[in-house]
Amino acid sequence: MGLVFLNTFTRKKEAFAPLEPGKVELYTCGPTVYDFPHIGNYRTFLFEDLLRRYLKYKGFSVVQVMNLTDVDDRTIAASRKEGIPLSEYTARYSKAFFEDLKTLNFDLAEHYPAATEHVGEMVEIIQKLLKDGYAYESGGSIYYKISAFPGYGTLPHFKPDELKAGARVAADSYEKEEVGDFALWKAWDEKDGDVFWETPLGKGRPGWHIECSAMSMKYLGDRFDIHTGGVDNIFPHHENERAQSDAFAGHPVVKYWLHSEHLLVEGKKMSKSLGNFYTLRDLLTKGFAPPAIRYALISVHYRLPLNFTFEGMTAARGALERLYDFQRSVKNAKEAREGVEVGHAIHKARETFEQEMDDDLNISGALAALFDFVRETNRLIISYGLSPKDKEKIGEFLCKLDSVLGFLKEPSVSIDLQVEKLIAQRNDARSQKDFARSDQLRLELEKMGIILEDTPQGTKWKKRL
RNA sequence: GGCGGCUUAGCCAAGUGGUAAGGCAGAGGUCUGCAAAACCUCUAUUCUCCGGUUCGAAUCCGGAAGCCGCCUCCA
Repeated sequence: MGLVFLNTFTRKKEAFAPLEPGKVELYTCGPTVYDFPHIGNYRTFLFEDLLRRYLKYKGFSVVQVMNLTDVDDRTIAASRKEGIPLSEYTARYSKAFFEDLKTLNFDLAEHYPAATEHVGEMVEIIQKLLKDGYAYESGGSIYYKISAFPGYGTLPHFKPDELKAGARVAADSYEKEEVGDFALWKAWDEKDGDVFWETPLGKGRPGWHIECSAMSMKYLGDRFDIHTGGVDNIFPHHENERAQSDAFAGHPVVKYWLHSEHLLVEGKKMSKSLGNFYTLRDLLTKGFAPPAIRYALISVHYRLPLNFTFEGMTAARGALERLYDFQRSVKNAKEAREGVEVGHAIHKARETFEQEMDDDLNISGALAALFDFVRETNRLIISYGLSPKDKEKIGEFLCKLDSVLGFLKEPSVSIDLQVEKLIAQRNDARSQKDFARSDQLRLELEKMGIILEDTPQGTKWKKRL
């Protein structure tokens, strides 16, 4: 069985076959750079990172585009409130975003286009939509006419007339022919301040959805393989984007739609008013290590709501410590003659890992394969030790898995002189069998986050994650 | 009101007809000066509940309850 994804468009698991063999074109909806992204954003971005990494693991060459939304109601309002230019405002949060990507060990996408740099492309699409009868002008703005697009509502599984019964109705609906119609181009108004473009469409700014149509087609062409985002984007954003792109191209543009579920915090939707709203930086401040955060956000299947809790963070930390301890055990294992067992264990683990990941990125099964491998290998280490060749094979295997997981490399830590001295003092105390003193020093170090292990090869230390 | 999803041990979670993976936490043991790590053993006769289909169901069907999401700019 090969790679299978659940396609939101069909609601079915489908065998993955890229348009061009060996190559995958991937469009992933990126952040609106108006604030520090929260861990829910990163849950989705990490799902996309896992997807990208696994596609590469499978041997595909991947071209990924992640857009940066740097003009919309929120960015305009926030920059005006601060009294600084929009570009200066969004640059601040773009920078923070890329810092976070580095912190969480993202495998970077090929393109991170910004909306404000693609207004020309957006205008071109809108002009064609106008010409082809998919759009109309009203009050200086331009709207997409959803009734002109057959199959509108297929992605979110709505019928257009069901939208009218919806609870919320846009405030400016009087300008539109139908409530479901949405803005492609927004005429300038006072609230926009100095944020506008003078274009053949008039003075104004683009609507939200059009940027993704423009940037996806610019970098990936008018047919590409996978489009992803959070479930909240299914409607309206992705459906509207689909309506625009497909009408423009004259055929379906996206082959597979994948959506990740949201993250909850302590069982509740994350919100600033509930005080359960966390950015990546908040978690770092609380002392959680980046790989543990990555583990926690990636280890629940992307189509399941992830209930983020501090208990869960602690569990993630524990699991990772086991993986790091294992790698140390491998390194320090006593020398043994080469056997076939390690080869078998690796083979089995790899098969299971791939089989699980092939099934719509079943990360739980894939991680179980890894942990089974850890236990099996630990047994071998206890009974026999490892040959240098086996150590090498294990290292290569873990490295291969880490090209997908991205959290297996323990962050390098250095200890300061004081800690080094305490460890030396404790060793002295131990060699003189002054165990009271030795235990006291060990406790002291533990409070500093340094864990000691007395092994036949001497005392080893590690830093708590 | 409409549409959709979820409910498996203290917590997270895999498992889509054949008798409950894995992780964290916990208990006991081996090892250790004591620990830590590791290993071994144990921790759900049972999968929200009630019916049904079947030789057999966590898995399929029907019903109920609870939680959650979307229904026009929130990943």
